[in-house]
Amino acid sequence: MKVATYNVNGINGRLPVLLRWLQQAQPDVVCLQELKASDDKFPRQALLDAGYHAVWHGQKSWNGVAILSKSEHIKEYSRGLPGDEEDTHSRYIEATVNGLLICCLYLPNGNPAPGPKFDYKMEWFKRLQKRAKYLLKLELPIILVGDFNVMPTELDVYKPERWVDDALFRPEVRKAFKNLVAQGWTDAIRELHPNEIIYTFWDYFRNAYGRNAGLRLDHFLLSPDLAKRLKKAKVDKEVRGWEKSSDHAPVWIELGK
DNA sequence: ATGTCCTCTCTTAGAGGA
Repeated sequence: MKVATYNVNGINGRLPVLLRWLQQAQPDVVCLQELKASDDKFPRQALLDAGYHAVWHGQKSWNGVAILSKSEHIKEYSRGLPGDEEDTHSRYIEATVNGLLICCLYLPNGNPAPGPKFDYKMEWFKRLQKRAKYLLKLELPIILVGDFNVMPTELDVYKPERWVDDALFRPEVRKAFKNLVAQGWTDAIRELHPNEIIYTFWDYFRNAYGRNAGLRLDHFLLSPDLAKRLKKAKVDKEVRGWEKSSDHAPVWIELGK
């Protein structure tokens, strides 16, 4: 089973790129972030025509997450991250697909830091930790997947010294990610490629992709039983080089039986 | 400071976000 994540940076502006990649990569499940579209603007029919059923949690202009599935047996489990009634951002959705619980997330960017946006990021992280801890107790096969807006270690960022004060790399953010993983999750990419430089995002600025000045922001966290089924993990890096591409590349893992 | 690209609107330029 192939499970992918892709921050599309505007699903309608990016639809040709998304469809081309889906056709080529044929993932079974795909988590999307940054739809930048309200629920009624979600391209449901185009994705159905491409062979994908979907659940989505949209929002006008910003954020928005979705889970696509080749199997029609996709069922929304919950939407919105619990713990803050006031939180209006669409950043979290869960669905079951053939017995697997997929949790698709778009963690806040948090810049500029310090400031209210950074505080929101850290609060969101706390709520995610709480939700993740609860989910682990269910003893289901679970994937927490998406754009975490965190580079977990220095290996995950080109020129780490330039990023130490950034909301994506500040020590407290890395610590929050580490604490989350320590609950019992497995960072799929690092499990299979512990020492390799792997990026999933390249800024639009300054030819970042051409210089491979990237960041690793998109992660798969696997529950313990699922970690045993992990076979392969890869970034479809070439997609970032396509015309009208997102600033992220699609990332995927292969799970065995 | 800058660079780029997306979306939306008090829209064809500028603002906000990343």
